[in-house]
Amino acid sequence: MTTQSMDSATAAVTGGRSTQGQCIGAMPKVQRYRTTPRTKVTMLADYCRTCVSRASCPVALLITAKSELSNSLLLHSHVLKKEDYVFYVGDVFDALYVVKSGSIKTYLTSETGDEHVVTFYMPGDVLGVDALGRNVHTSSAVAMEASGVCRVPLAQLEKLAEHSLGLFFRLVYGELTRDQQRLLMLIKKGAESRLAGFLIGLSERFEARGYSPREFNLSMVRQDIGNHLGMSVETVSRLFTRMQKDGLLDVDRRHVTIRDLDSLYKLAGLEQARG
Amino acid sequence: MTTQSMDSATAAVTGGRSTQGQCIGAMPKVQRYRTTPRTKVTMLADYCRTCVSRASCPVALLITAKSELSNSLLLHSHVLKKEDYVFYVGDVFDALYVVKSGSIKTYLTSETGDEHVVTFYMPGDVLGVDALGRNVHTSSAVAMEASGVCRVPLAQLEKLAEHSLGLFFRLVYGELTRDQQRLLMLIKKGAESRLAGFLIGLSERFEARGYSPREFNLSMVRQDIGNHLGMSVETVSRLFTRMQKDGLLDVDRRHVTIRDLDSLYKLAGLEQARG
DNA sequence: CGAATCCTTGAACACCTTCAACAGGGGTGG
DNA sequence: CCACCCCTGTTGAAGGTGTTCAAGGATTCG
Repeated sequence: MTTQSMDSATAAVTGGRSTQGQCIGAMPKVQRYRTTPRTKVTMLADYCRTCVSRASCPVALLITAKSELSNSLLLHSHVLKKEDYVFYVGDVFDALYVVKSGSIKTYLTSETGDEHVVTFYMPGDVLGVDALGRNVHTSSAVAMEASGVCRVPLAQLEKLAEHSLGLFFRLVYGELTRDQQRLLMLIKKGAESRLAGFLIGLSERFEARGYSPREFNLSMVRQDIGNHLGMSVETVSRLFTRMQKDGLLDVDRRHVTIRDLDSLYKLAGLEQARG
Repeated sequence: MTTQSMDSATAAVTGGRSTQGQCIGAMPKVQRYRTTPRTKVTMLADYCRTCVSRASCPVALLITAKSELSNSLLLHSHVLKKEDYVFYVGDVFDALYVVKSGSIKTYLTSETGDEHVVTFYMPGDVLGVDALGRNVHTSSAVAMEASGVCRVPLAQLEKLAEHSLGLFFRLVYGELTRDQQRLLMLIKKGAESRLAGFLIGLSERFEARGYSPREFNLSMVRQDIGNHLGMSVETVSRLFTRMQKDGLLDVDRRHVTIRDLDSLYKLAGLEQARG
């Protein structure tokens, strides 16, 4: 198992159909920034414990650990087409979502209208944490490819909270730490280090999910990478070319093969966790 | 009341003495990045409800609202000299701290040793939230001037959590949102917009605390501003000069007088909240 | 096959950094 | 009290990094 993308898992939950640009969450309550059509997507009854990404999903782990939860909690899967929205900024918060397959990105929309890609979510990641403190989402979440998510409604969430308050703190804390680390990186490092750090982050997340840390497919376009890392598409492209020249990695469109992980870590100014 | 700094409030809690470079928190458990001497600082028994910054302190507000809490919770004030630490990165988490007077900064230390100033805390702000999800602090907190903080130990914290879980989410969420907003700003805007945004942020926070939003003293040096905003000291200095030339504000060392708040908002690419 | 999107590459330019020098203030010690 | 020193802040000049503008190639999809 060397080459793979998260796409492979998608087939497992595909079964319902949905049309382009749909949204799972509640209907809009405040100003919209996007005008993608929104309707309810097909729902697929499913227990969380059948989740393919269970091993790296904190919610699934908690449910599995507590037998009283695993029998009482009925969660539903949703099938998303590319470009479908999970929620929009301003939506009332009524559920968290666990990514089961595919990949989701969230972005902020500033007052001046420009967007910033905040996070890329992989299977096992929990989506919607941004709204925990208030009751509206502060970011929008959209599928970058055909994806599946598992909806954890507010009511079920409260059931979970009774059993493990720490879960929520870990979730929110995880986002907080990640943001702060990225902030540090964006401020202190040059573009090449930032891209190297980004690739390493992906690599480690793939590895944590049982995939190869050295060969994977990017689920996002150059535009999103640049936006996320605060650089232009052209710079992303040039850096990939330079890194390839330097023998750090091979890039063919979305397909990345890391040749020299050590140097990549060094370039990012990070320490390698592995022995 | 036009000109003031947070210093004025400091006198209210000064009464104990402490020597340079002390730290309130627990003794170090992991690697230290700083070698400032650490001993317990003088403690000043005090009820939170006597806090000068109570109006803008979520903890104080909660305690005041719940009569059963206001009688059972005994919190202690700590007096910090300039450069005293509240906690170090790696310290075990055993309390949150509410800033009562003065000003505190927190910074991250990266693997390569360089530091990044994450947040400047004013009276009423809650410190130490970074450790809520784990049990160690991920940042260090140091007083930028003589300051007073109110310690809220873990045990008391749990008492508070029973009454209002939302409090914690608001706290953590606040940090999350602020970080994300700053991230967006750092990535999308140029240096001048970033500095303008920073000043507006300060202005709004001063105003929320009953001080003039147009005239205040910076509690941090240029170095810290630059570090926080991801630019060099020289750039900060040059931008202040330029803004002064453009009639946006007057700067005399730490003293800032905003002349044209509207233009400053425009420069930052923000919308003015006021009518 | 054409259209649209994505990606790459080149050249000029803008922004910010770095290096260097200096001015002013505040604190300390003689 | 004054001289000194260190820290903070300012300003100038040169240089680098990344952006913008422009054009062309590659891939996908209807």
